Amino acid sequence: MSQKPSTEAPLPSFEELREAVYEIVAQIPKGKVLTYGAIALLAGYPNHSRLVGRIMRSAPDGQLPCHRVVSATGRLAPHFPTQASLLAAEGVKLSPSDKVPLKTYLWQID
DNA sequence: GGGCTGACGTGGC
DNA sequence: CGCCACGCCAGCC
Repeated sequence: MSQKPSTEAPLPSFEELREAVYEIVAQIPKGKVLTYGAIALLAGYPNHSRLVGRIMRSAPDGQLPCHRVVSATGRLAPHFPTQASLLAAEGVKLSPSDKVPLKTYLWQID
């Protein structure tokens, strides 16, 4: 009782989100990319793209293809100069403005 | 405990 | 197409 019947969604803890993000990012096919917002949504955290970004910043690079994660505008992550190289190695060509053409490389789940 | 920061997203100009 | 303002939330000083 006393449980207010509000529309609050039972969002998992930040730790749960971290694991969910790792799972999702690890499933991104080579040559494709995903946006922070999309990952947050798939993880069950709508509109929490920033949290995903914070997690990626602390994410273990080398085991996780974090270079396949870009912003909704196709912008690459700051302080991550090797991201462009890693993407290029997978066949992802950037726009003249250093942005990823999501129209072509965004991972669309079949 | 309070305020600023930041691997974001969207809308407006 | 680019820049700015607002909303969002956890982490850091």
